[in-house]
Amino acid sequence: METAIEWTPKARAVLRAAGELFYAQGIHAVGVDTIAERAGVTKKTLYDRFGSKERLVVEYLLDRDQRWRAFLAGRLDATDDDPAARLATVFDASAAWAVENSGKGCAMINAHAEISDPNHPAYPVIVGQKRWMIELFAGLASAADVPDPRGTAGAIMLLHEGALVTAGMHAIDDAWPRARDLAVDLLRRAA
Amino acid sequence: METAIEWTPKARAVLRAAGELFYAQGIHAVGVDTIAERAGVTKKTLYDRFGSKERLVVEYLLDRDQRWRAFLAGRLDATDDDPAARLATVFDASAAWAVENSGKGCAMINAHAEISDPNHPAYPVIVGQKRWMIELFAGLASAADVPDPRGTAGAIMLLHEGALVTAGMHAIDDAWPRARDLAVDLLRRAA
DNA sequence: TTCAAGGTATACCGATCTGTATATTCAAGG
DNA sequence: CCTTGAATATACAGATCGGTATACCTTGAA
Repeated sequence: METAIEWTPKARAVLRAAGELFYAQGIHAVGVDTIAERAGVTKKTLYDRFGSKERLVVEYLLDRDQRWRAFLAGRLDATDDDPAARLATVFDASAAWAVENSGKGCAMINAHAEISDPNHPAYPVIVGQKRWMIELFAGLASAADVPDPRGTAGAIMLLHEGALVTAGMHAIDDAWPRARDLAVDLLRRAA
Repeated sequence: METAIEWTPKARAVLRAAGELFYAQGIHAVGVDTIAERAGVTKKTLYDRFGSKERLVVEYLLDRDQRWRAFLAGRLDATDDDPAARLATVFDASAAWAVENSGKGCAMINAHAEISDPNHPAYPVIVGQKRWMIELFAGLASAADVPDPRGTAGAIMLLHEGALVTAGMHAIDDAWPRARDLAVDLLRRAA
């Protein structure tokens, strides 16, 4: 976290525009001029708020990560304490989140495909979300009294990421419900 | 297949250079000048052989798809007829293919992240490989006398793509062996 | 021997890229 | 009232983008 960003209304408009464009077309494919134009803002304002495109990319991923976690938290709050039910809720939330974003797949995975340098400041954000998801699954596995929670979490993660990418590419039409049922089944059997 | 490409030695050098660069850094991040330079070729030669960068991208993906299928076929030829054993071979082949490509994940998935237009000529190549993989799994499921081969193939595909992406991001360290065991288990239990 | 083909070298085109400079407007706060 | 800051408009810089043009060289086959 180098220097904090002044979150003026225009800064928010820039982030929103950048988010839509980056997600829909890819990071390298979108120029700052296009972002500024869509946000109804001058390029100078964009650079006054974010300093560089790279920083804007990081903020885009941070924002998306945070919004996803809030979205998921809302769904989990409305679910009872049964670990299997909560696990099903996670997969259903991912499915709902995917359609809400017109199904271009996972923003983190897509960004990872475009960023080659592991020292890029966006890297920790990307792998951070994936690690956080594994921890979430591990917590559910622990609550279900599974012998090897981290191992079970890894298996569930495979199904989750698999659904993410196959649904994003429309390779499997019922990817999400299928992945959910398999994950719940896997959790039950591991207990 | 618009017009055929003259596969001169230099054309092959261009394709090899483009493949390495596209895979390592992403398609939009690599310019034609860089490709020509690495291939030891003038830009004119590149355009004489491929006509456009877009065409070069398509050829890159086609080549990768074909090399992967040949690689897998070689491994499957050395495996007996037991469907479970062949399924394990597929996952082991994917794991070996992944490390051989220094683990930047799946070229098709990565390309899909950068190509927004569904009318892009690379699209059929990308989804074609995924569809082909599902068909492969469905064939194995049929050979194992599974009641719902296509459903089982979808489930296996989830594990396969999940391993592809998590291993490519180094989110799960033993992704491939774990995915293989789960897939084999799934096939056995479905029979 | 001529001629076509694959290649090199080099220069250029217009567009777009990230990022900066300058000068101006407008609203809120001490 | 006057200053500060967030914004505007516009122009520009230097690099790189995909792609083309021109002239020349070399090699193998008719």
